[in-house]
Amino acid sequence: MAVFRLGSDAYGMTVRQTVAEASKNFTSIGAIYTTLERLEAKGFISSWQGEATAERGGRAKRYFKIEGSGIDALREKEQVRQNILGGLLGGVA
Amino acid sequence: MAVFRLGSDAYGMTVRQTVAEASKNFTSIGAIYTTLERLEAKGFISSWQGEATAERGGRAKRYFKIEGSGIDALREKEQVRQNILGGLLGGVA
DNA sequence: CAATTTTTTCTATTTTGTAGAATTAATCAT
DNA sequence: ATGATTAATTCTACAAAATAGAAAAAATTG
Repeated sequence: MAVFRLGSDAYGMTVRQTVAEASKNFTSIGAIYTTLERLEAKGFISSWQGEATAERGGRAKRYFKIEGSGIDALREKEQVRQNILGGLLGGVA
Repeated sequence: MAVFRLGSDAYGMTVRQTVAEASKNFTSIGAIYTTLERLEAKGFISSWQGEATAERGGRAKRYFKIEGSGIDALREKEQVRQNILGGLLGGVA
């Protein structure tokens, strides 16, 4: 979800930040990367090396982007939720 | 989700059916029960033995019901999704 | 080139997911 | 009342995913 949301600025650290902000739940950096790797292995996302020109030093970024099948998977997941819960949980808050 | 949705008719077999219909995904009966047991161990759901009076023979049912913390967990999960995706996926289909 | 910084990799463990055979407990028919 | 049938749950074992945190890598800066 975070890779999708982040668009062209998705890489390990921003994904971690997005997840942390959205979930109030500490997530280790290792957890983020292994998940990204598994999603890539399944073809849901893809990655490539960013250029080395960073502003302040530090290793080059590895960018991620969601693939069509990844979007399909998100849609399907949402569909299942909708099928079971519908509006039962209360669409408000 | 299925236990919540099924209300007073939630037990192993109906949960399985609900999941199967909602997800077009085969799920073994063993998978259903171990999941129910783990959710109960966490206090998200609770269970009790149904009366023995079935209509057609067969073992008595073990009913499940969602607890407050289970509903909270569902809400929180939905909140995370909303925080990250919002309407990005397209609320239509 | 050493210090610093940003980011990714690696390794190991716990938790979840999954399947399917076996078992249990009930009713029905003879 | 007992064997057949039925509906449901338990049990056992393995595969996959989640998680953490230390280590390593690769870049810039003084």
